[in-house]
Amino acid sequence: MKGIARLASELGISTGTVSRALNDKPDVNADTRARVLEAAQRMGYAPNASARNLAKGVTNSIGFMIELNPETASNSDNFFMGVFDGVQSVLRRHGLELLVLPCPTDDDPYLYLQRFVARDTVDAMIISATQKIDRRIDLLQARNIPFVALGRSHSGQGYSWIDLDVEGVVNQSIDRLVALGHRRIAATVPRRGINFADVFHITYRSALARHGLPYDPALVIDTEWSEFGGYEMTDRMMAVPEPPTAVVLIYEMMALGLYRRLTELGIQPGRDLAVITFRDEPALRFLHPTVTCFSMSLHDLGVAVAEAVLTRLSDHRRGDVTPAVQMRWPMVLRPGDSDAFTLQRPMD
Amino acid sequence: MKGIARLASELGISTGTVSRALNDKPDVNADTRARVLEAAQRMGYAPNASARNLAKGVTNSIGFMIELNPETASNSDNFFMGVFDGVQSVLRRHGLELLVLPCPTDDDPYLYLQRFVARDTVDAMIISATQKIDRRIDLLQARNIPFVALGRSHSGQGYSWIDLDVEGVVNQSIDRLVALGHRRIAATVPRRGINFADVFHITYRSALARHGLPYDPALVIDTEWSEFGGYEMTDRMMAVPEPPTAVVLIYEMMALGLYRRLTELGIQPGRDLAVITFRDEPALRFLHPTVTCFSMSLHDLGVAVAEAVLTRLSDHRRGDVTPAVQMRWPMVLRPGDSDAFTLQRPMD
DNA sequence: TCATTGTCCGTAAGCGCTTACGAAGGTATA
DNA sequence: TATACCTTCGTAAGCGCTTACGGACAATGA
Repeated sequence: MKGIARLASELGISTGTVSRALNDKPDVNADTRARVLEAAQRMGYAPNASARNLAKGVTNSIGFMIELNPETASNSDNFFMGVFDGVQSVLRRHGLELLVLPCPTDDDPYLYLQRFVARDTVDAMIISATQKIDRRIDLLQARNIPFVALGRSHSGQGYSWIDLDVEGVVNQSIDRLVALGHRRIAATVPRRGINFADVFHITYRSALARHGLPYDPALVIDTEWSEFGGYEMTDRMMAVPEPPTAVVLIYEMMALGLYRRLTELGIQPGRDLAVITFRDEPALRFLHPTVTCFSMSLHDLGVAVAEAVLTRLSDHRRGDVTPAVQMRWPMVLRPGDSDAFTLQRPMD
Repeated sequence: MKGIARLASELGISTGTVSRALNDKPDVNADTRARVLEAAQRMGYAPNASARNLAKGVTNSIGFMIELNPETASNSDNFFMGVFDGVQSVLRRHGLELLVLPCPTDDDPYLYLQRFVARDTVDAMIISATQKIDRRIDLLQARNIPFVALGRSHSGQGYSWIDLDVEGVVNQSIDRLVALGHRRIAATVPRRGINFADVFHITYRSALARHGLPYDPALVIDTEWSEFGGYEMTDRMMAVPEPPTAVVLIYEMMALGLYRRLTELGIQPGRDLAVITFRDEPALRFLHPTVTCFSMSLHDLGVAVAEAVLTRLSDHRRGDVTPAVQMRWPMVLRPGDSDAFTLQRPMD
């Protein structure tokens, strides 16, 4: 005999009563409940998850799908660790478990996700690294699974998403650089289906237009989403007939490689080329000169995502619908020295 | 009607047959099987995970517990992303799912783990960030759950573990530095219960002794496991009466902060102070001078861990026991320039 | 033709838990 | 004392799936 039945026989009561005691149901004597709890504690009992899920029709867990493939993942890795912590802090208060589902590099994200939702492994999902066309969103909507996307997509509509405020960051970056006198501003825009990169590009273009600056495709650099990408792109970028005096990096760690190559070329970042990166990262605070970037609280972002998914979940259970959460997560400018020196240098 | 029953009635056969067809059991007509598979595909059917788990007594998933708390986590985050990928690549071939369980910063790892194992959420576990005294190991052994630890511990015995070859790395580092003429070699050893740091310290001490060098507690620097830690420690380290000419960093990203502060102090890394870090990291390849460190294949490490846990699991199911896997994962020296300049500088 | 062997499939009993439903007993009300 | 109501608990029917077990039928051998 095992599980709840063992507890029941130990105490000489029925399994139903044990279950009710364990689940804080009202119709159980306070004394009995205490005895059950004590015995459960003593015997190291915990309800079998599968049995409970099957009986209740819920799993009490929500999945968070991430990409292992650096080609499609659009964030450096400890980005998620921070977010997980925020997510957990709210899920825990609701007795929900967080299951992180890492999609392997050589697996199709759509099929990977399908395995979990079709089998009812989770009650709701959080997906990340959204593509411009992302069938996962169609899948989740078709199956009527509550979810929230960490990122936007052209697929589906009316779903909840929270995305970094790409527009805000790019606009602020360009405004700032233009105010410093820059007119030749490069930007890194890796092609790929990542929606994030698309918005980045569009905003870059419109920001230039807003300032009456021409859009020069030669200043739009396509490179790998890594430190090496930053290194590799440098020569190409500086070889443009009329080279840029500033660059906005979509992926922060590119700054490492960029700095390195600039130094090798005798170009000093900050003085000869202004550098702004999209996101903050501890490493960038220790480069010389420190990098101007944008930061945010990963924990708070996680909290917001968790709250959004909880809303979707309870809506789903109650059967009614509140409007989807659709927000751009604000990021605040964190000035470094990588674009400060240029202030003192008259631009022509 | 839902699930398998819906399929069965659609096809006019019994649920038992459907189940057998879906599970590749031998006693089902090839034609029937094909019809079932077709219908399942067409109707988007996938077996309910809870029901299946309950009936079979297995979950077909293994958990990988990681620490979100940077105080106890002994690796940078993208370390795990690489490992996950390796783990998945072997688990998938066995039809097993990987569930990553991130222990929140403010949660007790022991209790967190207990929730999952007591409820039979997973068939086996991989734990990481092992402490010198780690009750999780006692828990898993007491409950007879197959597991492998990514790291060693003083708790328990006879269990499977794979740990980075700390001894090898430290010994090679010291040997190399001594060969370059260094006699004052500092090391970072954050206190805390992390077993990793302990082994690091012990090996450092014995390596010095092997070379007949005195152990000077003033050269054992206690600092935070971060870029900032590297920055913050620098002044203290260089203020020692007879300052070190080399330092071995237990956490690679400390190099960023260290470089920065050294530069501010007018000390040139590589020429005035040799630097070696424990592990590899893309960022370090782009510092100037590039950092000498040790590297390995994270993917292969993941594969090894997965194979070890599979062995434990099948042993557990067959009821017999093969010897535990207990290995130190080899890391290979990746020479940079951070300790090369010193070669050309006569040491006294 | 009868017995034997195989193939294929339906039946039903679980897996461990939850949860209506109703029964038993106690308490309050009149 | 009879009635109504409340508290507490046992009973049993599921949740969706797996899997012994055995039955029906066809194929085979004598």
